[in-house]
Amino acid sequence: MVSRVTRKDVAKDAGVSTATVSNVMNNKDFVSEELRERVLASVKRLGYKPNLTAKSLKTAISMQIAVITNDITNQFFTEVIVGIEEEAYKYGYTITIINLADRDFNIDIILERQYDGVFVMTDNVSMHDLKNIADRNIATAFFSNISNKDIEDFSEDIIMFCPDEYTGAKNLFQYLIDNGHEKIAFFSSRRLKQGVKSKDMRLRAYVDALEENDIELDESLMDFNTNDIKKIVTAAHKILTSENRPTAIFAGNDYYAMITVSVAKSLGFDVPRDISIVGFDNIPMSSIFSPKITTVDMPKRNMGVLAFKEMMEKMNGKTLKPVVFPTKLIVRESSGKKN
Amino acid sequence: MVSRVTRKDVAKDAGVSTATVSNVMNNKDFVSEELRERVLASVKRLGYKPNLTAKSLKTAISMQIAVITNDITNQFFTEVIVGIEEEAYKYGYTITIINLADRDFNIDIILERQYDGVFVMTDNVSMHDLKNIADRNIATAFFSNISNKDIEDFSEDIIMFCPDEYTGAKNLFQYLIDNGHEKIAFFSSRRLKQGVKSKDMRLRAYVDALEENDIELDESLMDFNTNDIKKIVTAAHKILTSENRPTAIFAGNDYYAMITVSVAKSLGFDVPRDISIVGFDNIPMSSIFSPKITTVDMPKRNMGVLAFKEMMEKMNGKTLKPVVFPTKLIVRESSGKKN
DNA sequence: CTGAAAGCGCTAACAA
DNA sequence: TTGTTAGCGCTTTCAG
Repeated sequence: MVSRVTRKDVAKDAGVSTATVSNVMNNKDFVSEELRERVLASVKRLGYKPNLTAKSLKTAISMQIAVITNDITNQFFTEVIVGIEEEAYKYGYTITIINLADRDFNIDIILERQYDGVFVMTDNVSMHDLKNIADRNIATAFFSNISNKDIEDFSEDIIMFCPDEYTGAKNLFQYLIDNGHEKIAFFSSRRLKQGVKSKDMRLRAYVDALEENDIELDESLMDFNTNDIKKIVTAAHKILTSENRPTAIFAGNDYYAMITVSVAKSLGFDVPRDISIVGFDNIPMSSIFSPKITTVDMPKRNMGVLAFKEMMEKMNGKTLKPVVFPTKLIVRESSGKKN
Repeated sequence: MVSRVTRKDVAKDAGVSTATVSNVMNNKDFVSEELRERVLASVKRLGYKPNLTAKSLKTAISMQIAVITNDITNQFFTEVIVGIEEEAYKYGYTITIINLADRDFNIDIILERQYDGVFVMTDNVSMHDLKNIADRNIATAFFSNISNKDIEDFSEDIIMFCPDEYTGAKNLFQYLIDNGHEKIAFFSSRRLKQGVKSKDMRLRAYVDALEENDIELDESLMDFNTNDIKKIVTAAHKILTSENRPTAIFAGNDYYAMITVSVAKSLGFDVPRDISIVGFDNIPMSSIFSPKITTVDMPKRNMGVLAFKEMMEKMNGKTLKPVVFPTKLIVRESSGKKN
C-alpha cells in the first residue's frame, strides 16, 4: 500500500515551496518553465493526486452536484440524469445520485455535504426544505410538474423546470375521449395523489378533461400506487377485473402502462381492441414494446442538459425565469377507438 | 441567505468550547447533560449542520462510496445499485454513481475524491487502474464476468464479485442447440469483444458450446455494438435481413434482446416461430415484455446488498475470498424449436 | 517569480 | 468533564 502523498512531499522532492506546487497544479501562468517542469516531474514520480476534499474546504467550492430522485430504475429519471451528467462532465463536476426509493427525504444528507448545487426530481422534498437548501447558497433546481400559473408562488432562488405536463396530459385525455372512451381509469404513482385539487398536472388535466366533456368523475376508477412491480401488477389486475372495468387506462408513466398491458394480455384482453392503455414520459422502451405504447413525450435528455446549463448560470449569479419544456402526445398502438 | 454557521458559532452561542460541540455532535458519553442540552439548543437555534468535508479531511474517512458503471439507463446496473444503496444507507454511507456512458475511465476522478470504497461495474477500468486504487487503501470491489479459475490471477486486495456467467450462458446455448439451432448469432455490447480467447464468459461459453456440439464458429454471425438504441436497431436489422440469417440470436443483455424482437416483428417475423431470440440478466422488463424473454437470471439486488456487506468487512480489515453468484436459465416465450 | 504563513471546519490528544 | 491547541491538505494573500 502506498501511503498518502501530499503536496508537501512533492514540494520537498522538487525542492520548491508548497505554494509553488499549488500554483503549478492550478496552472497559474506566472510560474517559471523550469520550476513547472521540476514540479510536474515530481508529481509523476510520486504519483501525487491533489486532495479535492481539502481543496473544497479551503475554496468552499466542491465541484459536486447532487441529484435527488425517487426511482433510479425508471428510465425517465436516468435519461434526464444522463443529460445532466453529459453537460456537467464538460465542466468537471461530479454528480452524486441520491436515490430515495421509498425512503423519506432527510435534508441533512444535502446540508452536511458541501454540494455546489442540487437537482430535485422528486416530490418527496417539501418546498420548505427546498428553500432551506437554497438559503444556504446551494444552487437549487426543482423539476416540477406544476403549471405555469402556479409557478409564481415559488421562490426566485429556486430554478424551476416545468415540463408542460398539463397540456400533454390534457391532449392525451381529449384524444381518449374523442375516441369514445368515457370510463377512463387514472392509475398512477402515489406521488401524484394529493387530492383532486392537486397541483399535479396530470391529475388536474384528468379532472378538467372529464369536466369539459361532461363526464362524471368516478373515484373508483382511480388508484395510486408505489413503484414496486408486484404491487403494480396486483393493482392492474384489480382494475382489469373489476365490475366497473374502464375502457381506457391512463397509467402514470410508461412502466405502469407496460405492466398494465402485460397483465391485460395475460387476462386474455387484446390491446387496444378490448381496452386502451396509455402511458407518460415516452421512455425508449415504450416504442420497443409490443404493442408500442401511446404516450406523452418529454424531452428528457435535453431537459437534463438545459437544467445543468441553467444551474451554471445560477452559480454565476444570474437570476432566472422558470423554464417550461414542451410535451407532445404520441399516439401509437396501445390505444384506439372504444369498442 | 444564511451565512455559514460553524461549530465555532455554536460554541460561542452555547458558551462552551468547540471541542464540546464536537463531543456533543459525535455523541460522546462523557458530556454532562447540562452542556449537551445547551449545545443542542444552540445547534437548533442557529440551524447548524456539521461540515462533513472538513470532518473527513481530519478523520480520513469520507463515508462516501463510488459506483462506476457504464450505462445507468440499463436496469441491470440500477438494480444492483439499489441493492448497494439499500445496505449502504443503513450505515450512513453516501453513494456517488459515476456513469461512464461511453467515455473513457479517468482514474483521477476516483483518486482525487476521498472515497472510502469503490465498486467497479464496467470493464472500461483496467486491472492496472484497479490495483492503483486498491493500493491507495480504497476498498475496491470488481464485478467481473471472469470465471472461477481465472480469479486466482487477481490481487487479493480487490474484492471480486463473479456471477457465474459461464454456466448460465453455457446452459442457454445448450438449450438453443438442443432445440435444433445451429446458426446462432452472438449479438452483444462492445465490452464483450476481446477476441475469441476472450475472458468474457458469455463469449467463451458460446465458443465452447459450439465446439462441444461440433458446430463451426461463423464470425459473420457475431456483432459487437454500443448501447445506443439506434445503432442497436440498425445492427439487429442487418442481422435479421442478412443472407446468412441465423435461426437464433443471443443478445448480450435483455435490452438488446427486446430491441431485436421489436425489429424482428417489424420485419414480419414471428418470434419464436420464425426465429428465437434470447437475452441475459433477467431485468424486470423482460418478463413484462411480449413475448416474455428467455434469459439468464442474475441475483441483481442481492448482489448489491452482499457486495456492500463484503465491502464493510474489507474496510474492517478482513481479507476475503471471491464471491460467486449463481445464475439460472429462464426459458420463456421468445425462444423455441427451430423450424 | 517564489516562499512563508494564516486559515477553511473539524477532531483528538493532552492539559486543566 | 471541559478547554486548548495542533494539524488534516489545500489555497491565497503578502513579503521578499
